Amino acid sequence: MSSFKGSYGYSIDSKGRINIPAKLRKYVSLEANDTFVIMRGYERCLSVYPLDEWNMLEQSIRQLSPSNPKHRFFTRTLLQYATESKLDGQSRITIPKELLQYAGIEDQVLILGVLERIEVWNPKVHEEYLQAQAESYENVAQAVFQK
Amino acid sequence: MSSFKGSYGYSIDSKGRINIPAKLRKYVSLEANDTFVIMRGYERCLSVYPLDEWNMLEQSIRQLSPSNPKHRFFTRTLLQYATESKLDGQSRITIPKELLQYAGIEDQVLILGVLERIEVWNPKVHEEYLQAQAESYENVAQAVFQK
DNA sequence: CTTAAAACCCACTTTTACCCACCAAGGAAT
DNA sequence: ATTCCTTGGTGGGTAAAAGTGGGTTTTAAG
Repeated sequence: MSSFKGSYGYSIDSKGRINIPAKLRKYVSLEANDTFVIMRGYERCLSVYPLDEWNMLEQSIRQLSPSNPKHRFFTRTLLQYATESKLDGQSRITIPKELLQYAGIEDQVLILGVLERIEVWNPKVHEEYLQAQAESYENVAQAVFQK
Repeated sequence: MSSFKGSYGYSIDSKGRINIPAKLRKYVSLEANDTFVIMRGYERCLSVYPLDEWNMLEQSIRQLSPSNPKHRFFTRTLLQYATESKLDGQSRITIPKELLQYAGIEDQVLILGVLERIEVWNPKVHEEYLQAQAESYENVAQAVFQK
């Protein structure tokens, strides 16, 4: 099980390739076979799953009923923008243009480790996201994480 | 087991041939023998199954009771427009005119990978489909995919 | 026998993946 | 502290693969 953490400022080149930070790569299990699945995330970022983590997600999707219109809509929409990408010799993955467009990514990216997935943001979008939060981190923490 | 994903904008030529995207082809098992079964899908698109996946579907259909009128209707209608097609040298399948007409496909297609099947849409019809959804993707996701 | 449609083959263009090379940063040894 | 060496990040060229279009032969149908 992956355990990604940390944030990393990286660049993306003209071919749409981004490096996976070495510190995150360390946590990718061998079963992932250097392969990642990239998809739309919530809030205009991209979610990147190592293949083994993705497979668990896929299992849940397969449970859904094909004859249920809502389930169909969900499945199609989720899968529509999901792409597989394998690390190249330089430990980079290539991200399709549509996904870059969705996340508004141009030449710089912010990479976040979020336990089982990696998120890729346009740094500006991420900052706006933080500022758009009505409640403070401390308040939300109290509500969400009661112990 | 197939695991199709992603969306692809392709063209269809005057002979009714469409290319199967390489990224989807990778997931077609050898047992399928380069053969696909094309049929009417839900919501005015076409469903394309590799032969091995189709066989599993066929098994389920065989379970239905021939003495039940509803089952008969379902089985007949499903099979009526199902066609087999084998890849040509350029990894394309030929789609019968009736099916193209059903899906309203002219010269451009949107190909979706949906795990065990491949869907072929007229891009415009697909867009209308998305816009016709009453609920947003995020809401449906939350409802369907609770964790 | 004629004609149309399907299967097959060939050729061109674009995109992708693979390879190589460079630069910067960090750590180790002198 | 200085130098060397390794690891990590970035950029670009090239060969191979993928996508597209069209012509020709074969088969089947009228």
